Amino acid sequence: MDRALSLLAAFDAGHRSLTLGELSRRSGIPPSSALRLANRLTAWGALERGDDGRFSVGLRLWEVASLAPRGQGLRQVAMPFMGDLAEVTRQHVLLAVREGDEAVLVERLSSHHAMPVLYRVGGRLPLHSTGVGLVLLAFADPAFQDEVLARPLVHEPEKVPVAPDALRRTLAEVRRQGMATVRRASPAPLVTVAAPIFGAEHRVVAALSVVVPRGGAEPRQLGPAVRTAARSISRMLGAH
Amino acid sequence: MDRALSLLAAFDAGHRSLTLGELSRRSGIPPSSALRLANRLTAWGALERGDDGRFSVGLRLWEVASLAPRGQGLRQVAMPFMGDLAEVTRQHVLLAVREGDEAVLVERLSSHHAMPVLYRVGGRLPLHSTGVGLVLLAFADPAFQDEVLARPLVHEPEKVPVAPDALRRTLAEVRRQGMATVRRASPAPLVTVAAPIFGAEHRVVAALSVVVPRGGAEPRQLGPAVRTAARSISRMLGAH
DNA sequence: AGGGGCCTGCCATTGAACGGCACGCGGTCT
DNA sequence: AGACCGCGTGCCGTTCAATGGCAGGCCCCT
Repeated sequence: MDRALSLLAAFDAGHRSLTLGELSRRSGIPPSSALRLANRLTAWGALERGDDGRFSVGLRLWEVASLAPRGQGLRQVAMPFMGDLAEVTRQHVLLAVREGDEAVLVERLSSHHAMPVLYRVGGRLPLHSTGVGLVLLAFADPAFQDEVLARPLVHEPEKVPVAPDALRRTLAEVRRQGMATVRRASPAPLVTVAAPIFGAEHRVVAALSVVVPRGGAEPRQLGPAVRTAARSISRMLGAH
Repeated sequence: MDRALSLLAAFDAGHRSLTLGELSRRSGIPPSSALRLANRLTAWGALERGDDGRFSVGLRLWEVASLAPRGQGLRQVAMPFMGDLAEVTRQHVLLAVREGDEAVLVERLSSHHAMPVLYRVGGRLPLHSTGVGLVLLAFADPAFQDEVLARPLVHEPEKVPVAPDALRRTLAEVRRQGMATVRRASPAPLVTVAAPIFGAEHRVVAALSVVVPRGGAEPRQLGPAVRTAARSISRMLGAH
């Protein structure tokens, strides 16, 4: 059964459809077994098979996955507020949660004429070099923070090493301000403002951010807007 | 392994988190086996377990499901155009695909101050009494249409029987016009305009619609707007 | 105190998953 | 033309991991 899961894990952003052979090789399962498993997954709807014989992830799986509280569930309550932010900023609005030592992008609203796109919905972001990541890290369990800080880290697109002390100060600052502000030059000069979203028991369950081009209109107003939206979402989630 | 899938199938919109006992009963799997399977699914990330011991669908599963071409894949290319429509209409914009004899709602953009909500993203809609459903049915394989028409059908919220002949004429009209217009009084007086989205090989792969309150602003302009957006999306999908 | 769910770990049995193998097919290189 | 390679598929005897009954522990309600 783990083998069935490893078949699913064989798919990634760059490989959304696979032949049986690829499926077999990428999952490390002999072709005959891979076929048997894939057929059963297809019968259930977890996989689909195109006219060309290629396998891809099935809609049925997408349906049950849409019941994930931290995925669609979170998105559902956040969406209207994200929509408001998107309409005002006309750039990118991001919603992410922490999964292990990375952030997973749960939703991204991007205007038609927004900056070049950085991350994909359903994809992962580094915790230490993105706005939402810094927020999630800053408000995470201290033990987990130490664990991350102990690792060698590099800023993501540029591959510049991260100084642990500097990161630690950044995290403290994020906690103090209740938001993170990040300026980068990665694809284009941009500034990100991110704020935490609280669930029950005052735990941070997600992070919300806007990404706008540097030099764009409002530098200072962004903070309050994002924090307000984040608080509204928190309230909907039952934060005390 | 089918048993693992039936565990996943135990979740639905009304049961997004389940105790082990519920999981066991709803899937028909003895508790001890259900626990073992659920634990392995949890280890992989297909399920998550809250502090209260309840199981829910995991983010990891949501991640791989986001690779589904007919789910997130479709949504990804459609989103910007749906956003434009939403900004103009300020009501609901729906994107759905056909799965078996129902439609699955892949995305819904709803303004903050829109009408009461009808369907949930990830949920299912009847083919014969919704705008997107009629479009998907009208452009489906004729054999499949006959099969649906042979069944006893009722309009959905009202439980009024559907006359097969009338439906057949409606479908012909939808094909002729290249769009469906539906007026209903279900939750509130509303009008839906839906148009087909084509993929490669000129096959209809999805349907796009807007739902606005009856008596609202533009009755006639809606058609061209929806059809234009649908064509734009079709082009992005590689429709010849 | 008693009773009933609920969750969990153990363990001997058995039935289903496993993967090597061979076949048929289509495309490419020699 | 021929040979070859990769791919997808079905078969089948072996085996090992999944199975579920059982009992124990916990908590809540009566």
